[in-house]
Amino acid sequence: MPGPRSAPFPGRSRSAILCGPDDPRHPAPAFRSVPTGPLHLGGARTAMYNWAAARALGGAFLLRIEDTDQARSTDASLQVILQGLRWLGIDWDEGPEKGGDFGPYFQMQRLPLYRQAAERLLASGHAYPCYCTPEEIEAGRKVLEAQKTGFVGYDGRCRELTAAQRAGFAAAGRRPNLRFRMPQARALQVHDLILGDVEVNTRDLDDWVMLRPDGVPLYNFACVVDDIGMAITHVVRGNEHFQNGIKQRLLFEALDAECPQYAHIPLILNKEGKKLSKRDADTNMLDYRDKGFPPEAVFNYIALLGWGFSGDRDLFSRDEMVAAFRIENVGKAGAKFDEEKLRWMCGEYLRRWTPAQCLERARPWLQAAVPAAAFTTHAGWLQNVVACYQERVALYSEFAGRIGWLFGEHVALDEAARKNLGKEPAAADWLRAYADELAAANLPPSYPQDRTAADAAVALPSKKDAPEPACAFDTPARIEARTRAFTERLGVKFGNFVHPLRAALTGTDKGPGLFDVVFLLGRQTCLARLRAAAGG
RNA sequence: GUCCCGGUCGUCUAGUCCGGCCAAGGACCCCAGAUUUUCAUUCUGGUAACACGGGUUCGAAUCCCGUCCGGGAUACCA
Repeated sequence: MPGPRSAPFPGRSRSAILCGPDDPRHPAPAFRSVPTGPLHLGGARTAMYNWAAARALGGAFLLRIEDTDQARSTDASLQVILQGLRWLGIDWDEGPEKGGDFGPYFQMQRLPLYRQAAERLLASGHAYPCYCTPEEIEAGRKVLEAQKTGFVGYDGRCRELTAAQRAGFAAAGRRPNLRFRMPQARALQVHDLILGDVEVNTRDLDDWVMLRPDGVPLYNFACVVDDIGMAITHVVRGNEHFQNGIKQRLLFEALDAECPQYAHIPLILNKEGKKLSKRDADTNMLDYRDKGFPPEAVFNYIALLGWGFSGDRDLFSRDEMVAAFRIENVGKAGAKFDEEKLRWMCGEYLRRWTPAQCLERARPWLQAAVPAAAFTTHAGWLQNVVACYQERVALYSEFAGRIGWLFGEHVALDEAARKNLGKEPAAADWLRAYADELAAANLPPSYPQDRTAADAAVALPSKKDAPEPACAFDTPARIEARTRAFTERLGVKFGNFVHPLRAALTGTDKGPGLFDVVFLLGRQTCLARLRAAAGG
């Protein structure tokens, strides 16, 4: 996707900055990720809004890795973040493992660019060396605090150092940080795509550190140099960066560069209403993947935390979001994460897939309950099994715990099943008779025998008014008709018969329609379980 | 402390810019009922909110002011 985005630093020299109004940039929102931990909910949403903005604008979506916090950045974290984004379906046009014309996309590989910009700022007087030790800075802050003037921060004691004083510090072996010289008490009105017009005053901000003595830049500085270098047009980020945005605007100005459009989105809150942090449980994207959440649902749900497709519709696809997305429509208020609604949404998505699709997606978790060979020898049967549970579970991981009763000759009875068997004194007799009845029927064979013909012909779960499929074996509908006739002959109410029958067959009191159960279990298993329940 | 932002059902939100169509709509949750061989799905109905106080106006959830509450920032983290 080549665009008219022009390189502000052609050939990476620092000679020219070319992103003025006459040089329309290709929309290029960027998600900046810090590889110091997993991709969490908030980060994922921020990435998503950047992504959606880029796609909606027809621009490029960049992924930049801000790894200047060397003590905490790890390659493992980077991999986890990349996987998390991909799992959600958020793909980037430029960035790690992808490249692009505006790289490198790792800040630690861009050190010379920061150095160049720093020299330029030093020469123009927008930056100055600060020789203060952490202790001196802290002491200055304490004084300001005691004065109760309001402002608390760096007191600017190195702001107007003479050349001699600087030489003195240098001679004493002090290595300076580079600070940005903030305009003093300048009122400015800034426009934010989400917050609207906001008035701020630079007197509430201090001279901030841009570059460490070792040449590693700090966030605000690296960010601006890279936004210029990568011709970033839109910055969508968490609201906690709003003040940084002010500092950054001033730096763009000092560098004669055009500032991107900022959109500061509200934070995702935890149950206590506080900023969701990496320390809050269950915020790692890959945990959701591993727990069997459909990524489409997680994507949809996270998007909904602050943005809506329309007033009366909660469910939408990635494509629909891109078509309708406008960053200005993201809300201003923080949103609490609601696991219940996410879960509901998971169920909604899970029910949309065909049984074959669902089986495929659930397979990693199903393997705990289903013999490996069954996936090839009994694909049709497994599809029917999965289909019977699609309306009963919300996560891919939940099938495995429900379908154990389908395997093995016999089944263990849970408490509810025992109760249902014991309620009717004649249950054993009924079941024995019913076993004989089924023996005379034409049930499909039981797993692990080949029953392909049966499963190919009948699609479960059975629906009320569905046409009767052509099948060489008895279908659920025929089994039901036969069973109703049987109970009539026996003189037992159908409603009373059904409970012990289910208990004997499945070992529990929940599950698919009873005759789907009989069909799924097949002849041998049904007979074995009925006779076992009847006491042999 | 100071600066900035926010505040509609328990939760996510529509409506707020351009005041009347809002005795506030949708969704999740919850409750009741229908269907039914269980559970679930589905369907129907229900409970539930404009933070508070002043203005402006014929009329305010919507505009203005104040208060309260909540959050964020105030790093040689991002």
